[in-house]
Amino acid sequence: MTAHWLVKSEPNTYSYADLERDGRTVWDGVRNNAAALHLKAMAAGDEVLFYHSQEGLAVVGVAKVVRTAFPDASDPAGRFVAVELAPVRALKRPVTLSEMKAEPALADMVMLRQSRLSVSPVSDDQWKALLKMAGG
DNA sequence: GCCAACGTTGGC
DNA sequence: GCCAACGTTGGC
Repeated sequence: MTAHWLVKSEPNTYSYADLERDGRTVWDGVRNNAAALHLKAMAAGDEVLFYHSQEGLAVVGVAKVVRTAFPDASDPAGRFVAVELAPVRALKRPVTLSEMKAEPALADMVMLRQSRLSVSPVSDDQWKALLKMAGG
């Protein structure tokens, strides 16, 4: 059983379309211990919801972990880690933050509870509910 | 642009 | 080791 996650990205900086264009990308720059713990817990093949923050405010696609945690070369102190992600598919229909907030099945989602956390776990039930909202 | 949440830093 | 000040994220 693979685990599921959610990552945030500002589409102005790096959008899901950018990930599709690149084929895969190094997910670095995370500078938060809780988020780093989640990165370290990711296994190859784990699927990841790709959320657009600031602009869009919606989950727009699914990505997968293609390389597990390794030292983040962009962190001079060497404390933080990065992973590599590849695109799986864009959602048929983006699921907006307001829809997520209104969905009881997602009430306990970590990303809703801790809005600043850039990498967070998603339970199996939450994963299924969200994909259903996205049109299957 | 504002502000709430929250992590980090630094003085004591 | 406490806690006030400060910085950053991200929704509104």
